[in-house]
Amino acid sequence: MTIATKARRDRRDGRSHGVENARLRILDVAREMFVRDGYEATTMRAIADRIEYTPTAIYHHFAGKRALLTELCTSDFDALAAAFGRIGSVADPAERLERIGAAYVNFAVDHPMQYQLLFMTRRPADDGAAAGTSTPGEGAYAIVRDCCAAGIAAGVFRSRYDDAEELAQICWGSLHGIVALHIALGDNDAIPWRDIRKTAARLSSALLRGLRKRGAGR
Amino acid sequence: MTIATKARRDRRDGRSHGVENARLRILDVAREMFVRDGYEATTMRAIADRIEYTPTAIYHHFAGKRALLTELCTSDFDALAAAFGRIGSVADPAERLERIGAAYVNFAVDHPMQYQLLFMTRRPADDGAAAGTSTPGEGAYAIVRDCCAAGIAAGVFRSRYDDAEELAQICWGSLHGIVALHIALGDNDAIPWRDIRKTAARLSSALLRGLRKRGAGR
DNA sequence: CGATGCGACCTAACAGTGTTAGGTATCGCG
DNA sequence: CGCGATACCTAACACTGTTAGGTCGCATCG
Repeated sequence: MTIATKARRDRRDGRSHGVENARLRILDVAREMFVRDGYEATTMRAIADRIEYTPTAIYHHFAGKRALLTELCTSDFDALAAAFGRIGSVADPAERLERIGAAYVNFAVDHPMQYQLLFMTRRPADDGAAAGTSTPGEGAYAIVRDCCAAGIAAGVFRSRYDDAEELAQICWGSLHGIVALHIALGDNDAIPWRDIRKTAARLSSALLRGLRKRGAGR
Repeated sequence: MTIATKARRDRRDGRSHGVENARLRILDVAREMFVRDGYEATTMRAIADRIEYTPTAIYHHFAGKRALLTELCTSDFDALAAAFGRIGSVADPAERLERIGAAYVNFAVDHPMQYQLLFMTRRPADDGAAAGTSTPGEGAYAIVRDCCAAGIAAGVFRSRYDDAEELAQICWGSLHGIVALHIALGDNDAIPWRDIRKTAARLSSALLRGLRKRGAGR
């Protein structure tokens, strides 16, 4: 009896993790391994082994390895949009900015692969498929910029910070740096990394204190 | 006549780019291809083709592909260290921090390829071979951290910012984000990028104002 | 001068990668 | 019962980094 038939019988006998959700099991395993070992380091064969399939079985459910990643990205990206939506309306634009930043960092920590794909890889000129579609990150940028503009209009920032674009790039960039460093160099044990969420929160707080008009805010 | 002997004769006849600098030519080509196509995407065979060698010739000069990357990183890092050394000594640690930041951003702008190689590519985990050797960037991090520690000791920061590591990661991370975004997404025309040096300077200034004790500093 | 050693480079091959072509068993349905 | 579709398999492709072992040319030394 081959390994294949053994696995098949095992699955029929109830050892399978589900009935017809091989697709989902592939995705689950792929996500875990992508995040833990990195995209390049995880092999199709390793994914297949974990679910007791042969590598080619994956190709019956997905176009290829890259398709696994993009499927995971698009599906998980909804989490960022949802998190931004959950912020609701906070009166003070600066405080709203701080909450948006926290949600942004949470997304990056929970979905590092997706974050890397969205914001850390030089976009390789989309294969002409859908050139008009904007990357998900642009929507996030617009939200931050509008929030900055609202803050400028409300007069909560020092007068020298009157450019919403520049302000948005300062806020976005500073938080991006914290999470990007963790994702790129987090394995480097020579640097005693602090908790990323806490570090990001303290950065946000300090930065906003420096941006605010003296005496403004809580 | 085999391809090998042809290439060898060509080199002997003066078509070579140097006499005994095969090592350097390998490094030059590798750096260019790593930066342009990414580390994983460039193959040893492609590097070898560009210098008209066979892939195995590279292994006579370097231990392997990874050794190419680390050698490039350490050599390029000297430029950053030199820039830091040129800062000299400024009395106020916070202001020194600001100047270090400016030098850091200048390095990133002037050497975007090297910057990407050093800080934006997820480095394969060191396999204990030479665990004692520091990876590039650690030296720069140490400089920033020591400067933060000096600032804490001098009492220029708010009392809640008493962790030099955390402070260093805040300062480094925020500036890294600005330049990393430009390098990764600078081509995205949907975002009206502001001048990177100016944006970074204003971020530094705002952040340090938020970190400083009230009334401290200029 | 001839032998020797050695460094630089080569050919051939290894195990492992993503992926594809084509075969086989199983299931639902007529 | 037959039959198509589905789900999965085996075998193989072209590619990757890397290694073992051979070849060539040159400097050195007896």
